Amino acid sequence: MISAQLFHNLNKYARITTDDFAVIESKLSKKFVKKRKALLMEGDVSRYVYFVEKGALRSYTVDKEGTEHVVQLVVEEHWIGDLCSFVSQSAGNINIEAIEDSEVLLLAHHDLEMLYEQIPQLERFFRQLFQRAYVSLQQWHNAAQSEHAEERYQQLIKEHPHIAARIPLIYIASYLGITPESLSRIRKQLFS
Amino acid sequence: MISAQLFHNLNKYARITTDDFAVIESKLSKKFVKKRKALLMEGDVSRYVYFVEKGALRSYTVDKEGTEHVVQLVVEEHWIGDLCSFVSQSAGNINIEAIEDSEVLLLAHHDLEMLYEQIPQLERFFRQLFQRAYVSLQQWHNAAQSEHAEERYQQLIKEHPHIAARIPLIYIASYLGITPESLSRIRKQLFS
DNA sequence: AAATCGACTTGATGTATGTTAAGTAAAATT
DNA sequence: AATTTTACTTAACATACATCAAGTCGATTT
Repeated sequence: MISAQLFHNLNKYARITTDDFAVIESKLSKKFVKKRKALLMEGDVSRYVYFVEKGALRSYTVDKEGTEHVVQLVVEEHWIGDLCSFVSQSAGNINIEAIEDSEVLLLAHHDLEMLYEQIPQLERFFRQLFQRAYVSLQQWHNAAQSEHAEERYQQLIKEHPHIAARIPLIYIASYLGITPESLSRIRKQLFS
Repeated sequence: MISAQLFHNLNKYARITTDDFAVIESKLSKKFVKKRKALLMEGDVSRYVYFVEKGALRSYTVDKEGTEHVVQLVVEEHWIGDLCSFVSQSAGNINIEAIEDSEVLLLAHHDLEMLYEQIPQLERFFRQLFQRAYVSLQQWHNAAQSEHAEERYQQLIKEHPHIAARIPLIYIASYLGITPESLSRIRKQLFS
C-alpha cells in the first residue's frame, strides 16, 4: 500500500476494501510542490482532484481589482481542488499554491468517473465528502453574514487551532474575508 | 407516476428507470404548506429532505441578536432542507418557511439510506446534487467577499430573474447579506 | 369597513472594516 | 554576507453598509 493516509481517509465515510483500494491506487500519481509554487493556475482546466499527504496549500481567486481571496486552506489528509473546473472539465478561475513544501496525490477526472462505475463505495465516499463540505461552507458563509470578523477568528482558532497556528496571517485574513491589517488589529486586541 | 417533476429532476444528473422511480415514489409523502407557515423549526431534528413541487420557500437562521439570515431561496423543482440536521439526525438551527402557498414531497432519512443501497443511481444523483450545490455556494460566498452588494444583486437578477421578480425584497436582501433598507436604496439607484 | 400587519421607502447618523502609508524584522534568494 | 522579498504591525483617514426613526401603501384579518 502506497498511501495508508488515503486508505484511512476513504474509510472514514465509506467501506473501501484493500482490493478496491489497490484499483484506486493504480490510478494515482504523486506530485511534490515547493513552497509558493503553483499546483493549478486560473485559466487551466483542472484535470485532477488532489489529496494532500504532506504540507499545506491554499486555493484562491483573484478579483478584478487584483485582490486575492482564499477559498480553501488545507493541510495533510484533506482534499483540495477547483471542483467547478474539474466537474465541467473547462477552464477554471481558481489558483492552488503550496504554503509549505507539500506532497499531493493526483486523481484524474476520467479515472474517477471510471472508478465510480466500478466501485460504488467510492461514489458513497464522495457523496459524503461533498455533503460535509457543503454543510461546512454553509455554516462558514452564515457566520460571515451574522458575526463580526473577531468572532469568526476566535471560532477558527477554536475549531482549527493547527490551521491558525501554522498558516501565515495574511492567508487567514483573506480566508476570513478581511485585510491583514484588520486581522493584525483584532489579534492585538485579543492577545494584550 | 405521481410526480413527473421529480422524475425529470432525478434524471437530470442520473439515470433513474421508471421501475426504480416507482420504488422511490413508494417512500414519498406530500405536504401542503400555507404562506408564512413553517415546514421546519430550529431545534427540530430534520427527518426529511424536501422537493418543492409548487410554490416558494426560504430556509433561514436566527442569530443571537434575533436577526434572520436567509440561507436558501427555493422555488418549484428544487430541493430544500437542513442538511446538517438531516445527515446527523440531531437538532438543527435552521427554519424553513413557505413564502407562497406550497406543495412539497418528503423523503425520510432512513428511507433515503435504504434507497442508496438499493439504487446506486440515486446515490449518483445526490453526489452530483451536493457537488453542484457546493460549487454554487462557493461562488456565492466568494462574490460576497469580493463584490459590493449592488453587483451581487445585479448578478442575482441576471442569473435568477424569476427569484428576483417573485420573492419579496426583504428575503432577497437577507439572502444578499444586507438590510432591506440597503437593498431599497440600491434598487432606487439602479432603476431611476 | 375598520384595524392590523407586511412590504417597502427615505433620511440622519453610526461603525466595522477598508485604504493608504510607513515602518520593523525575519526569511529567502543572490 | 548582502539584498530582496515576505510577514507582520501601527496610525490616520475613508466608505459601504448598518441602525434608528418615521412614514406610505396595499394585503390580510377581524
